[in-house]
Amino acid sequence: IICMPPPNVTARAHLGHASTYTPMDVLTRFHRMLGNNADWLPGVDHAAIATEAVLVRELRREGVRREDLGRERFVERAWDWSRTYGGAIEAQFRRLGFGPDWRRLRFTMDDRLSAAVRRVFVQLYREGLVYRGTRLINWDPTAKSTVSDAELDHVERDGTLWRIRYPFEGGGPAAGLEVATTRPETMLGDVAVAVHPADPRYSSLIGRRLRLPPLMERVIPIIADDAVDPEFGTGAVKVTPAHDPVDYEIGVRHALPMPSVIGFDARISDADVPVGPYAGLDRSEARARIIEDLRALDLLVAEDPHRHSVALSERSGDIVEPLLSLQWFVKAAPLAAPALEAYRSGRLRFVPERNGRTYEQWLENIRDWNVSRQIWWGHQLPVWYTPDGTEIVAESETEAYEIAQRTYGTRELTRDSDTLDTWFSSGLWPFSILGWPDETPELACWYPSQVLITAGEIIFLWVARMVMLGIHFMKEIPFHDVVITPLVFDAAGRKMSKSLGNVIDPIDLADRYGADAFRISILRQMRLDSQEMRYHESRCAEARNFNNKIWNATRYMLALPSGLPPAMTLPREGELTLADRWILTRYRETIERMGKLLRDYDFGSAAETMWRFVWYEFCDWYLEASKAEGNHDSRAAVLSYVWNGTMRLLHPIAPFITEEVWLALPHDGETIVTANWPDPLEVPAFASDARHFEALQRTVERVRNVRSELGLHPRDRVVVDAPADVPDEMTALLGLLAQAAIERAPASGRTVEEALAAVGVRAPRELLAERYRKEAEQLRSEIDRGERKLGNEAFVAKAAPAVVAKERQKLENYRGELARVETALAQLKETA
RNA sequence: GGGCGAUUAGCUCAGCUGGGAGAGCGCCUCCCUUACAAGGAGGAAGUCGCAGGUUCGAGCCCUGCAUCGCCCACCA
Repeated sequence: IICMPPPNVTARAHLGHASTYTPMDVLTRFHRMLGNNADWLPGVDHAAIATEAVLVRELRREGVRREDLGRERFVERAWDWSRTYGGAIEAQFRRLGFGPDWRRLRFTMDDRLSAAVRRVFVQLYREGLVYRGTRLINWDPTAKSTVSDAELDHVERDGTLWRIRYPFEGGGPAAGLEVATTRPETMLGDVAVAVHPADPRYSSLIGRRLRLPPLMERVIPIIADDAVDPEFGTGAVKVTPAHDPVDYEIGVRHALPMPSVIGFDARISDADVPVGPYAGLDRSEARARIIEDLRALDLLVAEDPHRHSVALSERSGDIVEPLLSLQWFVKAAPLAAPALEAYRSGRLRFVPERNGRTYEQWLENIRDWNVSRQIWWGHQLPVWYTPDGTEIVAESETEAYEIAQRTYGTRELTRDSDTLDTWFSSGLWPFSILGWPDETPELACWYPSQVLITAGEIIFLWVARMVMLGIHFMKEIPFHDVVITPLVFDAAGRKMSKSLGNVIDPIDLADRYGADAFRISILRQMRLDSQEMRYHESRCAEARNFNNKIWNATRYMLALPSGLPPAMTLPREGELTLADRWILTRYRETIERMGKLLRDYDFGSAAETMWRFVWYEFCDWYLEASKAEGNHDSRAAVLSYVWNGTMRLLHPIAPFITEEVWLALPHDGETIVTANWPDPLEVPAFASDARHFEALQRTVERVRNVRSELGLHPRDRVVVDAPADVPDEMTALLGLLAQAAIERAPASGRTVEEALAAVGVRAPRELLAERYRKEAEQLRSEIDRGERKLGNEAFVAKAAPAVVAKERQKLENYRGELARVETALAQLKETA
C-alpha cells in the first residue's frame, strides 16, 4: 500500500512529480505482479494558500475583492474552481501512465476527510495538545495570513547595520549606549536593551535606564541576557519582543511588556504604545523616516553594509513580519517524542539513510505548530466563542450549541473565522483516506502502508507530521520506509523555475517521445544515493529509440517462419543451443537482479539493468545468434519464453509498450498488468555454457576488430582458422556474427576457452605482425606487473591467500597467451 | 554558524565490504547486411579536485584544503 502524496489542486504535472510518482507506480505494478495485494491510493490537496491566491487574482481581474464577495460565495467559488481545474492533474498523471486506484481518489476537503480533521482537532484540544494563545507568529502581509516556520525561505540579502545611540535617562544626547540593528523601524516597540551578563564593557550599566529614540517618550532598562553575542555589533541589542523571535524569548525570560508597533497591514500601529508621527506608515517608509530623524537628533552613529538573512514567505515571496498574535497552536513536543522513538528504534527507516538525521534533528528541536490561517479556503476551525469570548471546541455546530447551553447557559455563538494550515489535513492523510474515524475494513487492512515516496523538502512539513499524528491516533507509524527522491535540476544544474524559463513539461515530453520513453528517461537518471538529478531531455530521445528497438525486435520474432509457440514451454534441455543456454542464464540473472533492485528502491539501476539486457544482450547477441545455422529449432520457443518474461520485467517501468507487445506475443491472460512477475527459480540456468558463450563473444569481437582494421566491407568474409576442438556450434555462430569463413586448424587447447583464444584470423602478414606485437607488448606489461607484485614478499606474506592465488593464476594465463602470440609471430616470420 | 552531500573520459553518471579504471551520450572510421539508419560494427579518449597519512597495495579508509550544492539556524 502506497499513499500518493496529494498534489496541489492548483498543480500541473512537473518533473518533480515525475521523479517521485513514477517510482510509486513502478513499485505498485511490481508488487501487483508479484501477487501482492498492492494498491496505490490517490488524492488531491486543497492547497489552501495557493488556491486562495489563484482565486484572489482571478477576482482582482474582475475588479472584485474577496471581502466584497463574502466568505460563503468565495468558498463556493473555490469549490467550483477545484472541481473544474482539479481534474487536470489527474488527467496528466493518467497520461504518464500512473495507475493508482483512481476509484479511491480523495480530496482533502471531502466531507469524510473534513470530519476527520474536526475529530483530530477536537481530540487534541481535549487532550491539551491544541491551545489558543498569543505568541510570536510569522505574518505574511501579502497573503494576509500566518505561515508556519517550515514554510519560510531564508534568503541572504544585502542590508544595512545601523548603530544607534540610546541616551541615558536624564543625560544629554551625547552620552548613551550604542546598539546595532538591521530593523530600526521596530525600535518604536523596544522595551529594553540587552547585553551579555559577562561583558565587562557593560556590566556596570546593567539596571540603568535609557530614553528610547527617536520619540524620547519612553524609558527602558538595560538588562543582561545570555542570548546576546558580545562579538556582534556593539554587544548591546535592542529588545523588541513583539517583532523578533530572539527578543520574544528574552521578553518572556524577563517578563517584559510586549507592545506591538507593526500591524497586520505591515504598517506602524499605535495600538499599544505611542508611535508619534510614524503611525500609519508602511514598514519601509517608517524605516527611512526613523533613520532620517535619528540623524537629525545626532543619534545615528554608523551605517554599515551588512549581509544577513531575511525570512520570506514561500508562497507570496513577501518578507515575513514576526508579529504577536492570538492564534491556535499544536503542542508539538509530546507528539514528537514517539515519532523520534519510532525512528531511533529502527521501525521507521529512511532511504537514503542520511535523511533520517534531518528528520531527527527537526523533531529534537521542534516548536509548537501554529495551525490557524486567516484565509477562507480550507477547513474552518471547529471553534466557537460565547459573547464573553469563551472558546468552545466541538466537532459540529450542534455539539457546540449543546456545550454552550449546558455549560455557559448561552445560545449565542460566533464561529472562529480562521481555517487550518493545509498540512494539518495532509498530516492525517494515511488514515483519513481510509475512512477514519470510522472503523472501516480499509483502515483495518491497509494501515499502516509500507512505503512513502516523496521529496526531501517536505520531510518536516509533511512526513514528520504524518508520523506524529499517525502514532497518536492510530497507535502505529503510518509507513515503514520513507524514500526520498532526488531534486530535479535542468541539464545545467539549475533549479527549474518559471522566471529562468527552464521548466520542462513532462506532458510535452510524453507527447513528443511517448510516456514510456519519458518514464524510462527519468528513472534511468535517478541515483539511489543522490540528492539531485540533472535532467537531460536527450535521454528521452534515447529511450524512444530503446522502445523502437523493442518494437522492431518484436516484429522480427512475429515474422519467424515457424511462428511463436506458447510462452511457457521450453524445449527439452538437450535441444537447447549454446546461445539459448546463455540467454536463459542471463534472463534468470536479470529477474533476480530486478527483484532485488526494486525491493531496494534502486529505480535507476533497475531501468539500467533492463536497458542492458534488452538491447545489449537480447537484441545485439541473442537475436543475431538465433539467425545462425543450427539455431533454428529451439529459437522460437526460447524467444517466446524470454521475450514474454522480459516484457513483464519491463512492465512496471514502461507500461504501454510492454502491454502492446505482450498482447501481440503468445500470452496467457487479458492484460500484462495482472500477469505474473517471472520466477527466477523456474528459469533453467547453465553457468558453464554461459561462460563459453561469453568466451565466444570475445572471439567474435576480436575477429570483428581485425575485419575493421582490414577495412573489409560488411559483406566480405574474412577467413578464420578455427582449431578442430572449437565445437561446430560455435564456428557456425562465429561465421555468422563475425562474417567469417571458417577453415579448420589442428586442435590446440585444453579447454574451449583456450581453443577459442587460438582462433586465428587470416590477414596480410604486416597487419597481423603489428597486431601480435601490440598484443605481446600489452601482455608483457601485464606479466611484468604480476611478477613484480608476486615478487614483493610483503604482498605474498600479508595479502589474503585468495588474492595471491588469483594473482598467480592471472600471471600464468598471461604467460600462456604470450607464448601463443610469440609462436604465431614466429610462424609469420618463417612463412615470409 | 551547524549538519549533509558532490568532485572519476568533452557531458551525465556507475565503480558493492581497499586487490588489474567502466557505461551511455558526444566524437572519429566503416556500413541503408534479409527486426531495427530512431540502426549495426569498430575505435580514440581519464596524473579518479589538491596535499598529506594508514596499508604489501588507495578512486575506495583517515586528516586537512579547495570548489560546487542541499538542509537547518535566534548574530540583532
